[in-house]
Amino acid sequence: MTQNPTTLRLYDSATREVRDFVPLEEGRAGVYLCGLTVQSEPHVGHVRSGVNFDVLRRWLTASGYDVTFIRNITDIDDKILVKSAEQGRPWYNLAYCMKRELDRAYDTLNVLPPTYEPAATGHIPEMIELISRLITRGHAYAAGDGSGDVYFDVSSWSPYGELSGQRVDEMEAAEDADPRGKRDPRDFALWKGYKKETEPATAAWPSPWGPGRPGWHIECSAMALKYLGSTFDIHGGGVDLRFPHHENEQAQSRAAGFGFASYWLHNAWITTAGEKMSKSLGNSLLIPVVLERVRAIELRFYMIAAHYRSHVEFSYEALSEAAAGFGRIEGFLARAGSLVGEVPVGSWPAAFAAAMDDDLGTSTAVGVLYDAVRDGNKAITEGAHAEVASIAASVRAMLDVLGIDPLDPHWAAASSGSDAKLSAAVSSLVAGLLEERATARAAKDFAAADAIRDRLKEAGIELEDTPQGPQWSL
RNA sequence: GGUGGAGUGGCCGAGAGGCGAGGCAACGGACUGCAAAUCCGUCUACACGGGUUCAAAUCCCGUCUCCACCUCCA
Repeated sequence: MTQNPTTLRLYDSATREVRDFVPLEEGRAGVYLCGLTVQSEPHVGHVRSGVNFDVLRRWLTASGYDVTFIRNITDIDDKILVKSAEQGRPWYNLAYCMKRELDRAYDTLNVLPPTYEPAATGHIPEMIELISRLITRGHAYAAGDGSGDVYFDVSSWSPYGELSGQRVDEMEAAEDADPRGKRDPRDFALWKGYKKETEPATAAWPSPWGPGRPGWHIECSAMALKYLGSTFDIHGGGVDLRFPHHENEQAQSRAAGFGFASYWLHNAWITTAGEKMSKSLGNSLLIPVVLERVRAIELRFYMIAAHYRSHVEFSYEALSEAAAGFGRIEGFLARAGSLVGEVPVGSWPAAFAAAMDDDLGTSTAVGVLYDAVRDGNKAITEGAHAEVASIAASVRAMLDVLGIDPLDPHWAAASSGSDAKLSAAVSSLVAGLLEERATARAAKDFAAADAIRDRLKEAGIELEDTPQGPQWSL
């Protein structure tokens, strides 16, 4: 409890404690996030880390850091090869198509593009160099069985297990796993020799150990080191990656003589029916399917309302509640806008910064946001224009950091855009009906007035009578 | 077996020794022709059993339940 309350504190999975964030270089932050293996369409669970780390990135930027944010794409692996073979298309075709789906999902959810988005297949030389370095240093060996595989020698690296808290001798060895050319079952593949009977020739690259392809773990090490340097600030990913993926990444990177990541951040899962999504049917939770039920901004709000380290049990009920809650915020901004005109992005309150600095306490931050909305709504009823303008600007600042400002061009474009003609037509029709209703109300013919309101409601248009006259929304 | 985490009001979800986070829903009130929206109020919760303390949802011991990882799953 002696931490400086004005600086960012993050929970570091490696040390299992909340620590002050001290960047290697003043004013700069390097972040590497393990992206996805592009082997299937993304579901809600897949994009959580993208959204969570997008918030980290935005908060670092908002706090004045010059952020280099790397999120990789694993575009070659066993599953991609198996699935593409089943589907009768080249592996790179599947990978590319799924990568585009993923891009679309990220963009839909307003996840900013990373500074660089390296693909594994574009960095084979860097991986080969790293593997060679490990062999030279005595931490890796080419298998003696002629397979062309190269393995990391876990026994040669005594800190192995330090990241995940695993004790090497307590680990449960995979029962029926094929040890292949491993000296120890815990050794992991750095390079996988080409299997010409089962794999396409396009999935093999030349190397000093014969044709083959990289192992999963070495990809991230090579790309992180290339774009962020031998030592960098933050490495992130889902909790499942902590072991073995991140443990292995750290082991091989440090065994190669690099400092690697200073902080390890892991986001928790979104599950369905108590199960991880990849195990369950999953199809119902693909991003486009979910977006038939709620808007993307509401889905993002739902993911942000829970802390990134809290496990979330996905349900449409909870999602609708979140959407309803978000409507309150949007309603305030809309009313504030019609009262005081265009609202700029202002500055966030200290309580918001304190919440965000405390290991990205987005839940608490959302609480601060709602406090502001309530005060803002009060100011609206009191007609306190200056106060409304100031609170609305502050609300926008908070929403902006969270990536859910409905007035941001990103979201505004999604809701209006090409439908401009249509909405102009609708608005003229509604205006006509509102005029009729106003006449009826003036004549105290409330039955007729209510009939018009009901008809509009059936058409999906909600009416609100405000001191400034009736307002309608879809 | 090992490692990490969780159990909070009708629901979602923060907090982590002492001033009732917040949201959704419900109910009451104000406002409204009636609504809607908004504001005010009500609903005083922390898996269970012990313990420490002036004070425990929060710390300690024990129990139960659940989840993740130890298989190239975010």
